[in-house]
Amino acid sequence: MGDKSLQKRQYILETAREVFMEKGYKDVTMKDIVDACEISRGGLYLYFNSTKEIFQDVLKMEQQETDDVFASTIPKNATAADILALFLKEQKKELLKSKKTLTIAIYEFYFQNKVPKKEHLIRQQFEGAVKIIEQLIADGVASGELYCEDCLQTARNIMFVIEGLKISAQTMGITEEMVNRELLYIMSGLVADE
Amino acid sequence: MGDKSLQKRQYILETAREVFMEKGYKDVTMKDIVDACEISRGGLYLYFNSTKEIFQDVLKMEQQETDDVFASTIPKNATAADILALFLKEQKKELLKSKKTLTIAIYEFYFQNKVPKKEHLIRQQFEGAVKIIEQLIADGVASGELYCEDCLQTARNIMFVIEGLKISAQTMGITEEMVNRELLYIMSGLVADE
Amino acid sequence: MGDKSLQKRQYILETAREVFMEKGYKDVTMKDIVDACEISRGGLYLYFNSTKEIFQDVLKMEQQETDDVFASTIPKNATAADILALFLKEQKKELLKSKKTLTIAIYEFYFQNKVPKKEHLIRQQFEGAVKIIEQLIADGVASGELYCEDCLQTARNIMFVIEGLKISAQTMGITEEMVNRELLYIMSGLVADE
Amino acid sequence: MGDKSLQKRQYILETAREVFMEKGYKDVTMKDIVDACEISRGGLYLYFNSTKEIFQDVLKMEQQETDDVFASTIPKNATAADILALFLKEQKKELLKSKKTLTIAIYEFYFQNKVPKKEHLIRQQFEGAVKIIEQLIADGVASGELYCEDCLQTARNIMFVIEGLKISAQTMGITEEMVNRELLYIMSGLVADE
DNA sequence: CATGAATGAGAGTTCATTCAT
DNA sequence: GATGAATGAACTCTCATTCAT
Repeated sequence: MGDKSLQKRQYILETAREVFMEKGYKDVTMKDIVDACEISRGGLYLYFNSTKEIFQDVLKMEQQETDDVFASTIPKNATAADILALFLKEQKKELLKSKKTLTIAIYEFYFQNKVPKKEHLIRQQFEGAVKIIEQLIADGVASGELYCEDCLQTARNIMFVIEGLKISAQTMGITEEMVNRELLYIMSGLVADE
Repeated sequence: MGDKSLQKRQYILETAREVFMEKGYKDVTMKDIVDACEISRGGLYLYFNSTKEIFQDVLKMEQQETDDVFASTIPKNATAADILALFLKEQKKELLKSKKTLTIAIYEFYFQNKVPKKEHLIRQQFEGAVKIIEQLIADGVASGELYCEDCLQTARNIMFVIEGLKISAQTMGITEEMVNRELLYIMSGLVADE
Repeated sequence: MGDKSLQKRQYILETAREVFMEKGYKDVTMKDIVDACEISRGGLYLYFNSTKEIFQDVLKMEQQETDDVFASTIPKNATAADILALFLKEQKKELLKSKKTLTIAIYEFYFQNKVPKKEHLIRQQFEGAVKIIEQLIADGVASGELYCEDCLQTARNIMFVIEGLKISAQTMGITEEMVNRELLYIMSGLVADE
Repeated sequence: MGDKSLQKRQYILETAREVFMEKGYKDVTMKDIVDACEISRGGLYLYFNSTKEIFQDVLKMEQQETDDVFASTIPKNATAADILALFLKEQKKELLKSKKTLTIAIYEFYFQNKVPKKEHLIRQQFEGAVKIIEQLIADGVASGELYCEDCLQTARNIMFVIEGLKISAQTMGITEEMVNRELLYIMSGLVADE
């Protein structure tokens, strides 16, 4: 597959991504993607054999971008507590844009496909986030900004709350106020009180 | 609809429930239910017009039962902390039986169908649980068993953690140990320390 | 499947038979049969799941009819040699109608599907024919009409010649004269020459 | 078409031959041949426009080789009966290797394509074989080795038996014993008895 | 009420064939 | 000559939904 092909492959993935954001995972058909890409039926099959394959590649693409984006938004000289707050703010932003998101597609995908740990992007993302938070809290504690007895467990707890907010946003719906309250509650438990 | 009809309706709902536990919501076809019920295609349409309709009725049925079950397991003379622990234990049991559960079906249903608040069973269930927990904590605080500054917010937080665990169980998978850790963390924050 | 269904099933088989005679086995698609039967796509699938299934049932149907037909054409008081001649004449008739025949379809089917002996209709038909011929020759020898040293082997040989003629008819083409010559050659080897 | 082209053409034919032996004629697609040859789709079309064209050229190639091979295996000083036996033995070998053979492909091809006599390789091959056998028998009769009343008709008969065995091998399957019996039966009718 | 045959839309998939490079 | 991306037709198969009985 030459250079041009790679470009087209990329184009398909980006277009498909929009489709998955629109319709979730399970409802997306090869035809949906063909139509969105404005290519021929057979043309799509040159690059991918199923929506599953496409979605997995969309996820990979997605992950790389996400990593990059977050890293680039961290200002220099930020304290641990700053970064943590930044992280939570980022999560909040994600939580509230319920439409332009792959969240539902991702959930639907993993409902259907039980993936081994090593290839489990969502799990890896979750665990990665836990580690980062743990480290941030530890740094904050070291610098006296934060107070915490069990950094790892607290990090885990934060992530589960975020997961809970995320799924709730897609099922019952949540308001910005609700998110604020939760994040505040989390932070308030961490800030060294006097 | 006569007596017999009601019985058959009930039979269909119970059988369909099994199907939804098996296959989630989106993958279930009218044919699946017809086959499971061993009735005729047309027969099913006499009672329900779509899987959506069936699922909604399954949910209603489900909710009534759940309420009854929980109420019946509370022992007399139980303290607030006892009941709270019991509640969490019940949640844990639910979390860990990943297969015989409507969880995935429910999520898939609400991904697809944005339901107004009033009819939103999941939301109602969530909010009901928050209220119960809030009351329990309040009782616990009153009796000196527990310590808590903002009972309502704490109750909300607990429920979001549980939601986070629930969705994680269905996507990345969780172990009993993980659940234990989280629940312990929650309780430890509540128990009046010294 | 009720009475009516059986009738329709039969109708489909008879129509499909025509299609197989027209196009052989491999080229026939479910759509061809759907079109020939003037039923809906899905309608056909109510009765059969593949052309293979249909063809096998056509063959079964065919065989029953063939057996009946031959039996009914044997006149009373016929001598063994008469019946043998009749049999060969019957074969000749089959050989020469190259179009209105399932021959090609049958060959194509068995090229593709290696069937176990017990279900192998063609083999059974072949072996059945060998036995009948053997018996006829034996009777003929007993009555002094025919002469033959090894009835079984002669019967086999006759059947292989007929098979040879049959396939030749469908590949290179044969004339009536060629068939006559072969059958005459066979019979001349059998008639007791004073 | 230059020298190189001829070589490539030859390469394609030889590779395609393997494919036809593997899959018969009808099931072979241009893609199959492209894949087997490891050339580009367009590349194949530079040399051939259809599987039909390819197969016809494979057949031509095949025939030349076959002729050469048989001629080269005849020992000097062989008697007519010897050569005849050798010929039959050769046929037997062909009959029994059911897989590495173009037999099915050839049959399928001629089922589909009614070719005029002059270009009909199979017919020519059949008739050529008849002539050779006729001559051999005539020679054998002349030298007293064999006995036969109508050499031509006997030769034809032999060839039809072989055709019968050939098609039977591909449909119902035959054992070596069956072939031996038939060939023995043929020869025994020829050997001058007493 | 209940049945199940029938329809037709639509998804998946594969290839022959073309054509710009 | 050679490549391989692209197209679109054709097939298989599955269901939601209807309707005569």
